[in-house]
Amino acid sequence: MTGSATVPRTAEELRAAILERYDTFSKRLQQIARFVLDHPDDLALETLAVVAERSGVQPSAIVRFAKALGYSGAMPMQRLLRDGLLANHTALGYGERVRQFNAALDTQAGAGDDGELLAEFVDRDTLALENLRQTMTKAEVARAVKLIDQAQTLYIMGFRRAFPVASYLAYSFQQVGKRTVFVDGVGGLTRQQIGAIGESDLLIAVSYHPYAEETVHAVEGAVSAGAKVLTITDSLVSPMAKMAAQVLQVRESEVRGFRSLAASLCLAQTLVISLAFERERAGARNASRPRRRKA
Amino acid sequence: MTGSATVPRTAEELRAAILERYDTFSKRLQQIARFVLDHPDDLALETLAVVAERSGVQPSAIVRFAKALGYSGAMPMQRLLRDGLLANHTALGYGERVRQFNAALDTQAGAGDDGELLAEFVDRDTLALENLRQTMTKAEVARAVKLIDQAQTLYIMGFRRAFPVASYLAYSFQQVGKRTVFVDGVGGLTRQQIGAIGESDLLIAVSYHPYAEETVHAVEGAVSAGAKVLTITDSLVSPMAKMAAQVLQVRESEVRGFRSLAASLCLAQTLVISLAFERERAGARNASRPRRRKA
DNA sequence: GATAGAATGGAACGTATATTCCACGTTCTA
DNA sequence: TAGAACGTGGAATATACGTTCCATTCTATC
Repeated sequence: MTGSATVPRTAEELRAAILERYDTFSKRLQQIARFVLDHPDDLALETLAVVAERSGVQPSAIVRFAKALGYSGAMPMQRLLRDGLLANHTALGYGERVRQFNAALDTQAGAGDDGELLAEFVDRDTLALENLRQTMTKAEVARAVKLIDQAQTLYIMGFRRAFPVASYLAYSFQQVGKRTVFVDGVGGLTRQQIGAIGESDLLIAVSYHPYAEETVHAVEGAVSAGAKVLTITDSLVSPMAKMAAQVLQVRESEVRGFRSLAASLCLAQTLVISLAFERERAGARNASRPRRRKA
Repeated sequence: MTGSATVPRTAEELRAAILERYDTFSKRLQQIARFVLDHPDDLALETLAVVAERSGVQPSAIVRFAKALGYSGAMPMQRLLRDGLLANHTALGYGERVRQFNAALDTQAGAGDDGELLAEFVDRDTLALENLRQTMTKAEVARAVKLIDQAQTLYIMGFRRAFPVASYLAYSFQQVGKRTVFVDGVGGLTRQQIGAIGESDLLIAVSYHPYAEETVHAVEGAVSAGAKVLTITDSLVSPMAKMAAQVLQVRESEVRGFRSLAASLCLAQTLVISLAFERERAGARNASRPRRRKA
């Protein structure tokens, strides 16, 4: 059953072999191949049953996968990955000292070197996320979710820097079955897109300083049409804040003039999934279809 | 059974507990204690039988040792060390901590998710960011920035879930003065938007599983037109990976089918600002206007 | 030096795990 | 469209593992 003359003997060889033979695999085998490439640690450390459940396949399929690569079973492949893991770990330092090494690494971030730029952004975004956790209360999130849930139709808008957040919200809310209109302003049709908003609808407006004119006007229009407004913004005194039924304030990290969106997207994700849970809990209607875990 | 009131809950606590109680142990137990302190990785990764053989004791003695420390058996202690091992090697700890997170989420699924959801997403995204720092090398970023810098015109595309990332990239690159075309697919004009791509141009394609057809086709078209392709994706075997001049792999956190974008956006931000620095360093031309460094 | 108590080694046990096997479903081919 | 080859899911099986138990050995105390 060995499909190849040579069996991979190191973690790197295994990786290369999978990439090389990926196209010849069946659909399910490709699924496993992706999981192995993307989460090698899981396969190395967890039991087959856990790996199977996590990757959404049967344990037997994993054994088949290993055999397709020339091993006698799944276990030799696991051992390979495990050994590689240990080798990497010990290469970094001796057991206990690795922790100190990491601690030292954490403290030195912040210097202006170009090579460490990624590390710096990671730190900043991490801080922004931590700040979000501390400042955003459960009550605020719960209230926002309630507003969203009660809305007949959801209108979402956000331009310029806020556009990625708005598009993420629009896409995700549609995914969970919420009736959503994405006001993207294509063709200068912003007014028309939002024109039909009514009393039972909700506008989610995402906007950061300097606040886009179109968004401010749209909020005004929505309020005068009797609709409620939920604002995700960076300041409680932003032009939208006074008109909004609720303001979710997000403080993003800023590095040399460029602001991140990590905290905003984390909040957006929370809103979407909280809504999905809320609906699920409310008693699974036919209309709503929150994602279920695979059986 | 439990020799002490408190049972060590982390690798560090375990280490401290062993040191503290070392003198009270019997000869054989001291032998095991030394082995655990000197070779924690072995105990974490190997089976009990292997550890026993390697340390020159009986498996039952190791179980006794664990019980002397207050555990119900050797396995809980092993898990502790394994978790600690992974925590040091954060790129690996990602998988394990996600597992714990999933376990916690499963136990309270349906009812207990009152409002801690935000905190959990913060954790998730923080982990994803940390993982990004560990796995993405400077060389990879530098090479990507070089590709971007050398491109005459930048084409950026990404649909569905990747759309927020693509729109962020497009917006930001335009902000730093890079000639950029955002292939947004409005009006079904994807082909036309990307039709003019040439040999000296670069296409940045953002795509996650399941990969949007339009993006795959666009990458094919770009390659056959002689353009280079930079892919930001979640798997090295994604349809675009083979055709791309470079692949930047990003592992995002995932909850019940909903993936975050925190890591992707952090990477995107890094690329943009790295480009700005690169240009600034190259000798501030008139055309380019990168943001100034902080005062 | 004798005896009580603890500690130890190794076999026996139950459990959890990887693997195998087969009926069923799916996808090409004639 | 019918048939065959292949792929797949899940139960059945064999194996390996952690744990327990008890006879024996060691150690401390009188």
